[in-house]
Amino acid sequence: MESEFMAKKIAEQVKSLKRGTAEIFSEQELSEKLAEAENAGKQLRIKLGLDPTSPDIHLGHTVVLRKMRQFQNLGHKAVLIIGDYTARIGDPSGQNATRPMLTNEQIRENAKTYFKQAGKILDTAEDKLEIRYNSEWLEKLTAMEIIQLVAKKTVAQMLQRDSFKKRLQADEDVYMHEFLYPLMQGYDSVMIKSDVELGGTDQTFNNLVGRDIQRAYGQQPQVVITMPILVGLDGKEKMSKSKGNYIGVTDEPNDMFGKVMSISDEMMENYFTLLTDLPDEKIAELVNSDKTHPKEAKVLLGKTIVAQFYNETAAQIAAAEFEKVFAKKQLPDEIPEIEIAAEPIMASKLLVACKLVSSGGEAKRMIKQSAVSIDGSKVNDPNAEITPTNGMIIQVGKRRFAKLKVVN
RNA sequence: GGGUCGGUGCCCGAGCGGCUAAAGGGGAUGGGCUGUAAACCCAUUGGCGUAAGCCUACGUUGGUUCGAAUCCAACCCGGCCCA
Repeated sequence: MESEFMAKKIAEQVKSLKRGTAEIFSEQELSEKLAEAENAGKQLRIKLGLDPTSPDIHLGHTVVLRKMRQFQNLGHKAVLIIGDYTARIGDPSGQNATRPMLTNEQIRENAKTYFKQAGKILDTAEDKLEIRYNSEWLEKLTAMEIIQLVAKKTVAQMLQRDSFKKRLQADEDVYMHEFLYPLMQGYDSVMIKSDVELGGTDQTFNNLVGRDIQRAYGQQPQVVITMPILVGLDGKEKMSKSKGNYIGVTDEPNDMFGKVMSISDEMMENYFTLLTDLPDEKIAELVNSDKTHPKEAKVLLGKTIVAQFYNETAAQIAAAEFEKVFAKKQLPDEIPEIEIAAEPIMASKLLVACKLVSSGGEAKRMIKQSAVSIDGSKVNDPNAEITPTNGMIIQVGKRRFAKLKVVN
């Protein structure tokens, strides 16, 4: 009777952990590990490797972090590994390599920022979170030990990796040391006795190598769970800071909400699945335009996401503000105030002074395209003399505002 | 090491002595339509200047020319072929 109850419980856990994942290697092993932990009253150790070169996290990173949180909620332990040592090698998955070398302080600094932001998603309780730097063990390896590690895999096995294969076929360089990267990550798994490793689908190869390495060192191989890569705001490329198509976890609520509203309808399902906890059936209803108006669904998506990083109230306010400014075309509640002298000033220069545009040329262009209004009326002459008054509102396009404050 | 082709604006890519701030496309931005969706249409897309105009820009540095992204030399970087 009791074991039947257990089986059911584990099946439920697997089902919920499976939600949103790309692949699990393997589901069978996962349920075994879960059952074992349950029986022994032990925590599973869930590994996540971090790249300490970019501390700011965006919603793309949160996909994996959210999965980690799920494990924590089931009582397991998140083990975050800062790849401070591996970062010095250079990551081969970064297509065009050349990552900057970081000093130890920079790495610690970045890690600090990272944890502060990741803490919005992870449970930071001491028994649920462990943080390790991989230099702790990698630094100590002797040449002999490294050779022994490298000897665990064959060249053919390493060439399974897509990015290696493609680059070789394209006659591009593949450096010897790049082979070391997955092996060392695998060694990390051995050192922390990882039970499960999480990662994006771009890490599949590396994480699977971890399984082989663990076996080679006499450990039970970790389960590898990969999460889909979140598409960026442009709907094409993966979300990344450098491409500017991201929503940062530290973005202001209004910004965050607005960015969500700008995604295309087709992307909603993906975002709902990967960024919220709504059940699949509910999501299916939301993205069915016969049942729910797409805008309504998107508003819900925006609110849900904002509420995750701030709170329900902030989400409501952001949504209301959005309606006000974009749907009803009224002024936002908060407009940055710019101090300016009382003398008359040419319209184009005024825009530059308010930092609404980046150059005089752009200012003139905007004015000619009738994108500019002052106190609600369009300005069409870039050379028009404007006499600043207190509280004068300057607007460029739909979303750039400034309020003047006259000073002498 | 030898040969050969190439490095142009945010990206791709044309230009190959003056008419070139540099075709075309992508992207981005603004306007229209709308739900800050998609699709579509129009426009803009180096800086300064009210303007005339000036300055900066075609890998780097020099040179030839009244005049160079365009010709020459050296150098740096990348592709391909041979060794």
